[in-house]
Amino acid sequence: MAPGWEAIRAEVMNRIRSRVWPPGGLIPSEETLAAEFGCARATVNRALTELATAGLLERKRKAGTRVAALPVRKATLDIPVIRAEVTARGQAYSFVLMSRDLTAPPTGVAARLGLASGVPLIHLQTLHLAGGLPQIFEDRWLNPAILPQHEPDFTAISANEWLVANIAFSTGDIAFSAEAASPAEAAALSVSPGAALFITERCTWSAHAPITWVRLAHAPGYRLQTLL
Amino acid sequence: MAPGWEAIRAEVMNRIRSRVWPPGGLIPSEETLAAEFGCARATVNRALTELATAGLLERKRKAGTRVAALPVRKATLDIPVIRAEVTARGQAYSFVLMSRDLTAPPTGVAARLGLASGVPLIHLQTLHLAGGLPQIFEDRWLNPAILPQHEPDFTAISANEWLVANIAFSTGDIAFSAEAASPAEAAALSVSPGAALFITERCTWSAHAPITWVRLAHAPGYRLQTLL
DNA sequence: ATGGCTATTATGTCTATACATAATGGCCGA
DNA sequence: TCGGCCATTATGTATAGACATAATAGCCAT
Repeated sequence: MAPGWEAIRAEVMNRIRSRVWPPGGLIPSEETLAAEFGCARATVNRALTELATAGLLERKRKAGTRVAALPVRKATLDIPVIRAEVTARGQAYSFVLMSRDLTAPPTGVAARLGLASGVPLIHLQTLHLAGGLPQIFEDRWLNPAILPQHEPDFTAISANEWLVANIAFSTGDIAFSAEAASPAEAAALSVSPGAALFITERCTWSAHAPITWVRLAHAPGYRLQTLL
Repeated sequence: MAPGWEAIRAEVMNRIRSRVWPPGGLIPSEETLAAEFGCARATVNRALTELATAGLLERKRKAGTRVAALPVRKATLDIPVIRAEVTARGQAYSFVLMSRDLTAPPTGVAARLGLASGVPLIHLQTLHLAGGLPQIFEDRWLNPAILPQHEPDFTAISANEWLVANIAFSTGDIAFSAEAASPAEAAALSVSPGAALFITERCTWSAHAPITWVRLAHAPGYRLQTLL
């Protein structure tokens, strides 16, 4: 007679799906539901809060809780470290640092990082391989101000892994798109120029300084997948 | 003296970022932290539970809570209804149903929906336009068993919108990839064949029956974007 | 009418306590 | 030494009660 919060979440989801509580409709108050289910209000709250963060319910103080009219589905993606992604598939991971220099980035990159254009950044181009085959071409701009005195040896540890292990991260954004392979990318990934590549573009900041901008061009066949 | 759970979450994040608690390291128990912060254990629990679902912490009974060694970042994407996405950009939305028939789907589609190949499904091809320009080419297979007696008029309401408004949904998955435009897609979106297109592929089931498989080919320039 | 104040109400959060559950580590016996 | 049982321990969940906060709805005075 005292269902757990997961049971309540399931029951509420049923009532939403079966339209006992129609989209946009107001559902009973936490107290009412607690009485109905025979549990404490906190338990109902736990369940409803979860469903609200999942986008199925909209809650407002005093106004009550209503079923979301347009259920904007939220999918959560895992953004793994490349090495982990490759080894999880049972393939051998390796990478090659193809170039490293210190120059001013394109204005687009500087702008997205919030830096004045003209400020020199470390530019790294890395090819990531899975089982010896090219998998991802990485184009990275890195703020030298966040590095220690002795710059890490990025031929030994990939910039990605060094950063996740050593740099405090606070915010960032990520974007996915499809683009035709540039000649450089085509050569690195051994595909024909113009091939459709899946692109991941990421930008990260620590509390005060920009850290890095990175663009990953995935070899054809790459799929980013998740459950709804 | 009694910080809220959000304050505690922030403080814990600080200690993780500043490496007071290093990656892979064990952090103090809930009780210890509650004593330190001067609040109840439930409050600490609320904060740590959140950080665990966000992927920053790993918690195991008895073993305690440790900072995630490989912080698999989780990005949450909003999957909006196409109309909402377009009108949110201030553009006029419209769509054209280009074809509708009832045939057996390709084996790949049948397999992903968990149907025997040979079962006929409704096949809809729709072009979505934003401000009169082609935006998304939709290729959808729909299980007729889940439709009411009178099939909705999919020239008047898009299948997508009819489904979110009328069909109970339980599980599904979604995948993103990049593919070269097929001749049909190229013609519909008025791009050259072979152009790099961003592809969204979605599969949904209700409690017992498969609902639909849909593939969206986005016009060049499309970006799927989110905060980390 | 209309503007602003106030009482009401549902959610948001916190506390203290209790018991459940999972996993570890050590004890004990074969 | 090895295996299995059990106590310990940290998290997971539930409880009743309390106060905070936001937003509505109605009232009142202009």
